[in-house]
Amino acid sequence: MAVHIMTALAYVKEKISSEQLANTVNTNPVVVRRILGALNRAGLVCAERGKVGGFSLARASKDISLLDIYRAILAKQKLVNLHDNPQNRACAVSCKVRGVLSTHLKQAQSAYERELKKVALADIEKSM
Amino acid sequence: MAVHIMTALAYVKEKISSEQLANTVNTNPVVVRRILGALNRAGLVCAERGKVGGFSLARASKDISLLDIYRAILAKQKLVNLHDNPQNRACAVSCKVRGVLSTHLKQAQSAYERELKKVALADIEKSM
DNA sequence: CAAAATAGTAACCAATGTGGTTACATTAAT
DNA sequence: ATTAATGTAACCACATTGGTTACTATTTTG
Repeated sequence: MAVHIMTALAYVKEKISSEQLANTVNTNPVVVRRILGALNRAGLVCAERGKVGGFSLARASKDISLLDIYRAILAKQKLVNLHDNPQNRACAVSCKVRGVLSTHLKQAQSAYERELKKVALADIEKSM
Repeated sequence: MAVHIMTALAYVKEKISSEQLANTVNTNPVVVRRILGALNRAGLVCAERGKVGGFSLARASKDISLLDIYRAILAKQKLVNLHDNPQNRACAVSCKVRGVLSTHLKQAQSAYERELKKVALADIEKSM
């Protein structure tokens, strides 16, 4: 939904309300504003309050990547997580698996993020 | 948890019960058996019933990758999903974003899976 | 053949996360 | 002062997940 919203902002190049954005996503304005809140905190959009308020991109769509949007929304979530059951101190596997697996998952996560970084919002906008 | 279990199976090279596996993961045997069920259906482990039953790897740990385990457990889930709200036919963005974004997400997903494929269970086992 | 120990699975619960909704406070233009 | 917008809290419905209990099916062993 965040990418959908950002694409809409890039596509219509003017200020637009959460009401109108909700219309393209087919959901509730509050849901849209929640997402826009995260995008705003990440510095990707500008929000203006009051009558004739609305949202717009904070910078050119060629300078915004899918990774920027991904991070704004899923800031501290990982794609795949380790289980968090307590260790069994008597078991070498139990004590060490998490650490080892963690490094491999980070590798994969980085590869995923590198791909997202390659795609600019402008690329998506062009396909509309 | 699945990787933890598979590592344990690789580490002790003999048949082992869900009770013992639950002990290293620090959870319930039923939870372990649920995961082992998926791993079994994916052909990664062998299960034996009855007294002296238990589980063992179906093939050498060097021939099992993290991707195999990932697919066994998260078979049809994607790392990141498209929203599934209905389209707004009157809006070009609403109609086209999903398709465009989908191809980029598949690229990233593939990159993630390529990294998982590089890691063999044997690599993890060696670090124990 | 009976007992014991194991896998397989259904059913339920608690906790969590997500999206939708209502309601209201805050802000700014008119 | 009115109007129209953002910002957010509160609540609900729903799905997912891991844990738990309880049971059946299977296999070995005394």
